[in-house]
Amino acid sequence: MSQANNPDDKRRGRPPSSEARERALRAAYDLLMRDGFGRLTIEAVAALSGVSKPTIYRNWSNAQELAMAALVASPLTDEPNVAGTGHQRMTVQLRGLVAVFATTRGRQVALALAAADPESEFTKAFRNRVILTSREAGRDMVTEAVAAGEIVSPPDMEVLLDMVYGPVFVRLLVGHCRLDQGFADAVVSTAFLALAK
Amino acid sequence: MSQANNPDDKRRGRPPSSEARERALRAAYDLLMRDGFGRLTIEAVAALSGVSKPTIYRNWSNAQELAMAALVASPLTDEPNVAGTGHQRMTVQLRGLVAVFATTRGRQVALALAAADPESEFTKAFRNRVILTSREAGRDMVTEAVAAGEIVSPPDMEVLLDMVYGPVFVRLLVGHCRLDQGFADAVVSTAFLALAK
DNA sequence: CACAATAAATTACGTTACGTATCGTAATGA
DNA sequence: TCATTACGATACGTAACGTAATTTATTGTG
Repeated sequence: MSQANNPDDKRRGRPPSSEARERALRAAYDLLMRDGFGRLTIEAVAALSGVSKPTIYRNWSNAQELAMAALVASPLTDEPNVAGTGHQRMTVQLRGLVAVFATTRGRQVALALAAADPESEFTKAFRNRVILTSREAGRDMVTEAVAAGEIVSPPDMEVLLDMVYGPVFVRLLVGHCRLDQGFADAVVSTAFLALAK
Repeated sequence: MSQANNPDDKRRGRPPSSEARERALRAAYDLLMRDGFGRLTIEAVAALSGVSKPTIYRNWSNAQELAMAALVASPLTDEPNVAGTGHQRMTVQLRGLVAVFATTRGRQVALALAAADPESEFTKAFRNRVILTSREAGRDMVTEAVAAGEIVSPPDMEVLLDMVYGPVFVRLLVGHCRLDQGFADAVVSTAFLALAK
């Protein structure tokens, strides 16, 4: 185990092994996909990755943080910037979001987000990365659609965004209704109904 | 420890003690309010209530079930049936819901719902009791408002309901924005905008 | 009034995972 | 070479899990 990590790091001793971190993240990710968020343990990650427990604890303070780190290691969505009206573009986006959250990974992301301490710095970073990315893209779409004269400005932008993205999260966690493409279409249609001129 | 439980129960031996159940539920509830859902342990409930672990396990198969049982022991909301337009009535309802979820208990309910296995029978019962009560009331309000000619019929009722009640849940869990009365007003206003004639 | 049946309390047990401490080894800069 | 830092291995004490064994309490039945 070795490797240069950050070449322009002038500190004294043995540098932290980025390889150890990556192996732990990979093992955590695999275990998350296999057993789910609730059963992810540091010991299992250590056993599977070959990274020692103390090293894992040096990098993440608990299993939740490790899980979140593993889940954001690769971007969750692509946020394709297609052309079209605001309505069309947001439909494409929400369909993509629904597709992602229909996967095992999406489900684990939602669970991690729901279970984590909302005040923790790690959770905030995770939230920004996972949720607010789509949310900000959605905000831009609405703003542009308003500028293009397609719709009127929403009475409360934050609330509107919650009304669009919140239901995805809720259906996933609560599981009372199906989460499919038709759902995505209906959400966006209803939202744009509210903003019709 | 004793008491008649179900007087018309003709089984042979010593009857299950409803008092033991109630003491356990009470202790679980108190611990939930004090320490939160994530830290509720069977051992702590046993210690606090004086009910033995085996007895607790006879009544609930794990801490999550016990937590859910403790949280639904008393009704979460009152669902006041006030007069007024659909818009007004739904605003009152959602304000009430926001107020409830702003309490410690409401927060723990949301956490329990998010963390529980969505397929478990216990979770389904909990969900029906907690979420679907408000949801059904909301459905009735919309239906009545349509009948009264206040609004048009929503393109997808289930989606509309998720767009109204989902954001409450999400703001509570994700914590990215405030959850207050103005929020409730804005959600209902936006929803009714979508249904304006 | 025994007696069978059921449930509760008590106690103990084996297991898992936690998070940390210690120690020897490996890798880097001074 | 030496100080420094991170790593792996190991071990530890703690917490909580869920279950089993035993005794005691409370009921209906013969």
